[in-house]
Amino acid sequence: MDTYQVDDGWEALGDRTRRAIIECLAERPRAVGELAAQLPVSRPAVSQHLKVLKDAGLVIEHAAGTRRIYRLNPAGVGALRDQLDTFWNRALTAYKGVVEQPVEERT
Amino acid sequence: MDTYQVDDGWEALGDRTRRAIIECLAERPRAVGELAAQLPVSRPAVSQHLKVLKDAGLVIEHAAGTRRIYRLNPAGVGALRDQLDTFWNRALTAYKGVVEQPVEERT
DNA sequence: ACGAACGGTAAGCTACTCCTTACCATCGGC
DNA sequence: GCCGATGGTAAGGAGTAGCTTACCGTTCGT
Repeated sequence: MDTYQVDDGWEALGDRTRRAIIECLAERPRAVGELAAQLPVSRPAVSQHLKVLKDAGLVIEHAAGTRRIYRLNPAGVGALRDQLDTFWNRALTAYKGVVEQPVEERT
Repeated sequence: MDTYQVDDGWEALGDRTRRAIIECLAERPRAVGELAAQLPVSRPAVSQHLKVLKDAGLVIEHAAGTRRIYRLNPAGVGALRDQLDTFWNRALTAYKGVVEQPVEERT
């Protein structure tokens, strides 16, 4: 159940519309049409994005009558979180070694 | 010191080559040529990717002789981590709610 | 001061991503 | 059995992202 390609997860989140979908689903599970109603793209576009997100393991869908309810998949999101956590910790470690000079954060 | 567009961060990580760069930099800071030597793309390509990563606030560079050393920027990576954390927590919460209550409630 | 190392930028091409419209399949209510 | 609602899929096109080669500026060593 972890077997998702984490890479796919990152690529899935690389798209702005898909991130918007993720944010919507973070609030609560929703049907496809409901998502499309709140996004600036057509319903088929949402369908396509949902397919990508599902393949990446970031969302789960289940049928409910004629509708399909999508919601976030904690496992998938958690996998990305863990990987980012690793980068973050290593960055902090490396940062410590160089702290002696006042880094100009931006530009 | 933050004020990075988090969206830019996600889009930056959406590319496979850039993620490879991030992974390299997570190990230790490196120069441009050094990165290019370990990647399947040319040095100019690496330069372009580094520019994107820098604009997104994910890496910091400083000159060292004729070389430019790049390293991860904990602040930028941390910002993404926080946002992903939020999604993750909400996903867990929503998951709980669904398990306890039938989903028919809200559409 | 000259040459070599290092790296950023310009220009151009290929390929892919994302969107739209049109169509079809499925489910539920009457 | 029909009809409306819902949503997945196909086909096609516009825009852009990423790579390469070529070129130029800067810095260090001698």
